[in-house]
Amino acid sequence: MKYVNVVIDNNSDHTDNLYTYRCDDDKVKIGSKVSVPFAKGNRIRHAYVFQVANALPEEIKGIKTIAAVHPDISLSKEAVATCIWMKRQYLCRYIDAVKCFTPSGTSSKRGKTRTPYKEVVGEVTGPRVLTDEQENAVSEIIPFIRKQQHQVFLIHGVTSSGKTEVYMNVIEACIYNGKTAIMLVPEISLTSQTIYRFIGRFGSDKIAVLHSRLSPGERYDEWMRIQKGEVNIVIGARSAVFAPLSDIGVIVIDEEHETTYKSDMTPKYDTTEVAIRRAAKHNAIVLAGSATPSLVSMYKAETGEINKIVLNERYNKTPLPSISIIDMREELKNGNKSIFSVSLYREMKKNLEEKRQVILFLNRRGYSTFISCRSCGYVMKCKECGISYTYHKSRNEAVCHFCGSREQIPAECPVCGSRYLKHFGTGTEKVEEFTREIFPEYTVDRLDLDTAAKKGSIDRILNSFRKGKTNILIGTQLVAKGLDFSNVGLVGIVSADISLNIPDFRASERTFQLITQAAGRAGRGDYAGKVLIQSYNPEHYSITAAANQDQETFYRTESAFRKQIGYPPFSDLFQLILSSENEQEAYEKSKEVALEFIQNAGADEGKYLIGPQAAPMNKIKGLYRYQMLIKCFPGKRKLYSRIINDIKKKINTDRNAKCLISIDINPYSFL
DNA sequence: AGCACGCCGACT
DNA sequence: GTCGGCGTGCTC
Repeated sequence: MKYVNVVIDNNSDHTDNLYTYRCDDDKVKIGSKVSVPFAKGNRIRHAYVFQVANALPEEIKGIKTIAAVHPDISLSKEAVATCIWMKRQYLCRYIDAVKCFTPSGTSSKRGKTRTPYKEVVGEVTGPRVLTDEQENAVSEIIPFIRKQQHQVFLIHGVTSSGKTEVYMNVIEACIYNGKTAIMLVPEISLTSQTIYRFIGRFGSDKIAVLHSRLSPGERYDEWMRIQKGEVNIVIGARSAVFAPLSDIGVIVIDEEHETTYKSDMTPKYDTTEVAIRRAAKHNAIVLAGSATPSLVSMYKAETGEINKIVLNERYNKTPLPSISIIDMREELKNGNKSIFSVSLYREMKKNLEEKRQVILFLNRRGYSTFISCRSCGYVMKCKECGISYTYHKSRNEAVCHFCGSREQIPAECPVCGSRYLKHFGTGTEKVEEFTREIFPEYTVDRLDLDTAAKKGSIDRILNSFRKGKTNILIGTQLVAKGLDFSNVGLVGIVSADISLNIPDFRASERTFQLITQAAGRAGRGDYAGKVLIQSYNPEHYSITAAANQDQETFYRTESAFRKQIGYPPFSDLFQLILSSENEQEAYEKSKEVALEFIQNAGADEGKYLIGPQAAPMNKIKGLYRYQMLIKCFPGKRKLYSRIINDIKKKINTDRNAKCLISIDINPYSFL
């Protein structure tokens, strides 16, 4: 007779405990999926075994027996250990972590395997000859694979330095040594390009794909292929870090700095942290690559916690583009109120005439950023979220970029009745319209979330640009993401200020990264290319450092700033959001939480608590939100986690309060 | 969460 | 009398 502790698949904080059952099935082991009778009605529920014992330390009254063991799905011992770690690390429930490791779909009734990419034929290139730099990088990493010694490497390589080639060589070495690999990309839209290259190199039968946009069926089948050991490479977006591979040799995180690696849904995990945790358990390597690494990774490399490898040469020795900043305040003074500065217009004209392509980058979709009454100052806002609507001209609607709700635009101001309801500010749609007006003889295309919504349209837009059919491509950060174009003479950053003005301590970091990445699209053939940055804050260090291509100065300045205010990487930031239909309740409850934290952590810790205050996005889907931030300095994590977890459990299991608390540790968005 | 138990109001 | 309202307690 055995006894097992299980996690019940029940979506509640009340039942987020281990429950003990009797079991006489010998097949049961840590990680097994089982069915158990639960609660009063003894309804059968799914559960996952976290512990197995031959005897009980003390008697438990009313102990029940496991109803069934499911042999097809089980977690590895390492997965179970990682779930326990995730609960501690992200203050989620056990079951939230378990769900990351298990497929939601079921096996196909018709018995045929659903593959999401069967029609993909790989680009057959074979191994390229490595540059000396790439060769050195690979040979620095491979000994640790042979020794099976866990190490983390940050590959800091300029755009177009051939990081992917390094990844592929390391992965090849892993497979040669009988190990497996996970290749993570920041965005689902980029998986197809990676799959294409990897299938060409490694063949399709040993590769699986995992990301959240697969159908549950596809996901299930891919998951099964991986668990059965039929594949040795898994490619995917952040959720692929949970791939049920055994014998992991390397986990690659491409474009490591991308914010998509932080989950914004429960559990709010950080992909790089999970990757390092899993890799350590597998004695595996982590490769985190970027042209603009996150400050967190740069700091870890500096303190020696992780290794850093630098790639300075661009493949084919393409010269870096020349970058200049345009002070838009001067343009305004000189009477130019248009979107384009005089120099941007001139450069566009020159490049187009010389048959080179132009990319215009603006990190904001839609036509206008807000709709306002010129007579009384009324601004149209989303009724659910309270943020101003963006005007979308193509559908003549006001769209909320947070919750997606839409509204017709009234002919008259709902407050004062005047007919002067106008829209202001600039989005990609307006840039597109204006560009078509002043360059009617050239083809213009736009790539943003709106034009990319239809399946396959990203590939269509990018292909037509790559083939040279499009002369000018306007886009949001979608165009700045690691795409290779060879004939781009000019990259215009229409407004560098947008990312700078968001309420986030990472605003400078993101601005620097966006400009550097966008600039990296220019000059990829033999032509150096030019980058023009338009800004109303031309002296800001994130903009000047990006323009001077001076990463060193940027990281030093930003690091000093973060240290001074005690933000990551010098602390962990706990974000607590209390939401309720009743604004008063959300506010009072958050005051209570603040008080309770200080009571438990010690009065001295009060200075590390900011708020509570109305959250920047103070109303979402009808819920009022109050937030507080707690800076957690080294050595305090355990204490803070325990206190905040207790608070969370108390609030979220209180039926009388219609108030919920959500916790995000080191959040990537403060909206 | 989800379900049973339990104690008060208005119904054939 | 009893059907059903939802407050309360508990889940190995």
